Amino acid sequence: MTYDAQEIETRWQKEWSDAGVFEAEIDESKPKFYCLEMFPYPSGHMHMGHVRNYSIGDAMARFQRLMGKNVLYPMGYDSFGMPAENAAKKEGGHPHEVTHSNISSIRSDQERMGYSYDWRRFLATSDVDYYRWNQEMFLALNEKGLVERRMAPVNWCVDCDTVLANEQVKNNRCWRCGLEVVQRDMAQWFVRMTEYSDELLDELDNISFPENVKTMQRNWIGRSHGAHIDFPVVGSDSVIGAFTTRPDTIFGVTFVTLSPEHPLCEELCLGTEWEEGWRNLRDECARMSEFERINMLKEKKGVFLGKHAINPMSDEEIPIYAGNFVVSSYGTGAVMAVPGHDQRDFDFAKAYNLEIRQVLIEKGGSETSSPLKQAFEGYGPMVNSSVEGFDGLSGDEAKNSVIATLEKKNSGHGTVEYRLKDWLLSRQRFWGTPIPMIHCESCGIVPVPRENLPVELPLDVVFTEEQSGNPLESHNSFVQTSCPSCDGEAKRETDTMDTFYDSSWYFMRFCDVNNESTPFDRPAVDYWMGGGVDLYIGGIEHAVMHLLYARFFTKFTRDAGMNEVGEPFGRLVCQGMLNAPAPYCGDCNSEYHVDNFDLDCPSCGKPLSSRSAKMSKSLGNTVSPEEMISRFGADTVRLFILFGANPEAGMDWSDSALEANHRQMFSLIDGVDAALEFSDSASKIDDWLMSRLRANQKKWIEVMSDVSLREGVMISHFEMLSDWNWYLRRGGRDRITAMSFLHGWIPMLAPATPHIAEEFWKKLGREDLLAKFVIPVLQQDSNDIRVLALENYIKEIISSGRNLRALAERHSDNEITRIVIQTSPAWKSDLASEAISLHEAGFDFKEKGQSHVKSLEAFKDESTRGEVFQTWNSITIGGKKTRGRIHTWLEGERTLISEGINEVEVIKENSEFIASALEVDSIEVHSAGESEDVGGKARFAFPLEPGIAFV
RNA sequence: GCAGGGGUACCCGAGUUGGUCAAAGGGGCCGGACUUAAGCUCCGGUGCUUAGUGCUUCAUGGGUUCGAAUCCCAUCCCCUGCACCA
Repeated sequence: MTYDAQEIETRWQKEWSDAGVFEAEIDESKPKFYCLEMFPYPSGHMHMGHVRNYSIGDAMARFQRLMGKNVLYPMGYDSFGMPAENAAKKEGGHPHEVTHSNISSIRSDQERMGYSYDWRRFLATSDVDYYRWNQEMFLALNEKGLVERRMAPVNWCVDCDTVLANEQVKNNRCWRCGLEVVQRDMAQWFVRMTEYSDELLDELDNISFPENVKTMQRNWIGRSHGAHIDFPVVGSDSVIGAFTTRPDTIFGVTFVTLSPEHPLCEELCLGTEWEEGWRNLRDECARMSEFERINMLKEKKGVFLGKHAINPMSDEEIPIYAGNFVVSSYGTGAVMAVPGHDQRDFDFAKAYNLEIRQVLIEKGGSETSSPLKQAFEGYGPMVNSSVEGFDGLSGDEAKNSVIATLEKKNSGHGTVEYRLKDWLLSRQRFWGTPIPMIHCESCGIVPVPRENLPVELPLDVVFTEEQSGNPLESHNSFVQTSCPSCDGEAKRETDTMDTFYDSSWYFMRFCDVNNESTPFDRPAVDYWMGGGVDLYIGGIEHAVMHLLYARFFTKFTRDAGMNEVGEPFGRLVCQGMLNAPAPYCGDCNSEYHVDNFDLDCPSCGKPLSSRSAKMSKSLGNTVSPEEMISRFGADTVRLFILFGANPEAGMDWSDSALEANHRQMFSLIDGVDAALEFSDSASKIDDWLMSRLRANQKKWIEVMSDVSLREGVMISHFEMLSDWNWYLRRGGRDRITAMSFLHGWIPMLAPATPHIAEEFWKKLGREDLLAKFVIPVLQQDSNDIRVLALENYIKEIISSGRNLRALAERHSDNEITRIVIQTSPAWKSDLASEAISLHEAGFDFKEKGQSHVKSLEAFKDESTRGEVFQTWNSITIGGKKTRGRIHTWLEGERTLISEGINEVEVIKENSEFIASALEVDSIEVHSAGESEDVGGKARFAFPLEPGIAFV
């Protein structure tokens, strides 16, 4: 058959679509499987990263359908966001048009790949019938007290002209544009995600995310147990609250450090000689760039603020400093400094000549009188406590007893701090969900009543390149409104929502996507989301952003009674990076654009080598999916992607590997074609083929269920083809056998290469669609192990015969025309068989093994004693331990031996095939001792390893 | 610095409850058979050696063991994330 991938693929895509085979409905009679990929931002065309993501998902969706599951496999677009807005400004259009033309382009790319989405469930978050539910749920959040508008120092990105959530700042840079963020004080909308901090953290123990994702989330939430301690300021009513995880070091506090932005700083030093120093420090910290800050980290810098505070435990007066290393946003922005037991405080104390006091000693150690060389940060018994009753306590006991005392004195309490902050939701951008709130002069901030939703984005907005800020602000008919509560003049909120809000619940909308009265009906969500999304595939880059927001949102909707589950995702698979070669300089450790191949390093001038690097526009090492599809077809691209590496592993793009996979397609086609000319001519090898099918199907289902797609494809597209070719070589030509084999095999080709599989299916004469087919799971036959082992025995004889033939030719002057095979002597087979049954019965060979065989004739004969041991079990020969053969036999081989296989008969039955495979005219076969030993080769014979001599 | 994951032959990659491991499978490369031809199929080679063996190998160095890619300890290197978080 000629292989016209374009024709075959588009034809079947149309048939599938016409038949609606991928449309899923609730069906309580079937187990469900919700297969989901992180939906894309529609930026023009599909790139290879998408192809990998969706090829994995589609293979799993198709596999689960074959296994009889009711599969929900939807696709949508995360279509709000800045790129569309920027494109609109550049081209003078409206983001709505830009977005929709991008969506249709990427959708047609996806369709061309043959992904089996239920397109009726299509959604785009920028469509009003999606984002109106964002608004409705925002009102619900508000009613639950989870929305808050407050002034806060926020991360501002000048380039994007908007604020960013903490999760969206990476290395002090905007996650999207890479520009450094600056701090601004602004009134902003927050979602109080921190209400769920504990559950978000604790539930990580019960969900099956990859370990690195869990770790990232744990670090991000950053729960620390400790104490809040109040340090009253001497001569003032003010109190400095400090958070510490180490209340057991309270007696070592020798000063207090505030962050330079701390509101008390000004109050403490205003109008004093210390004020100027503090202002300088604060300004310096505020304008520090990231680069400077990293350098500054090494140097602890601070100023005295002119006042003292009182340690509530010891009543000591200690100086108050402002220090550059204290972070204003964590804890209270104030630190009780314990230089003896905290390295940063130690460095600071050294720099400013402050007292360093040791109040803990190492367990079992003795009190040191000499000055500490560095802080001791471990745990140990308290010493030098200025109050009775603490010395000698250590660890949790010490902490608890300090906390108890503080609580009694009303000077502090045990508490928990989190690194996690509330979710800063508002954005000063146009292309997002309008926050449904109204500002009224007299009533304050009033939510838009539900019946007035949606608050729609106006379409009559003109975007120009010079424009800065949010065009909603100047859109009068949008802004001007009336107050829902007093009916007076009021203004709409012009901030829009972070787009991560859109993606925090889309997986629930997919369950009931066309619902026009609520975000989703509970029965639909409870059916599809039961146990969470069964398989969620996407990039690791969302480990703390999207995946954390979505988990929070699901907990909120659960508590609002909208759904049952509290964790949205069951199995999460983070696909690995897609790499391609890029020019690389080892000396400079940097990668360059592909234009630099064969050139010298632009920075050091040495010749560039090549190494594999993440596909990216900046390196220019991307590969266009469209080009690959048009050259090789979607099936080849899918096969390459799935076979190139397991989903989680990184994978290197390789043109030659892609071509090899294309050749594999031809091999498959040729293999299937061969079967169609068969007639009814049964032979022994038929049984073997069917046994292989059963064994392969079992293994395949096992690995595919575990998302080990590489292994799955290895079986379905490589091993089974090899089996098929072996069947043909062995003279298999039976139509009935071939038909049952192909009926078992072809469906297994469908997850990775669905189009060619469907084409094969039709060639079999099937009139139903393979896409609708459910695989009958085959029962293993009790004979399978024996049948497979016997064939393997023949393969082994041929394979060792081949190896030996080459050697024999070197040593023989005559032309080789025949071989003599001598099987193992009967006593070895008997002994082996006995050893196997004893081994299975748990016989202790080390203890009693030797005495057991000593009565054997072969043991008494010096020349065969070694062979006794080899056949028997592990034993010492010549001072060197060897293993008995029993340990190297597989299950099938042990079966053959215990059942007393007649090797001579088996070889005779197959002598013609063996002879042709080994290119000799004839084969003689004897059991050892039956005739003269040709060249003494029989002594190499063991059960299942006959001696072979070429003559 | 902290945390998580890694380092297996030319490359990718399996193997990690110790013995079935000179180490699956694939790719590449070299050579051969079949074929008008290839896109097929088949065979050989791809650490050194060899009538069926022996030697040296799984980042490095030690250790446990009759026996280690696999277990333990230390070291080096790579990736990812967080980072003065009190």
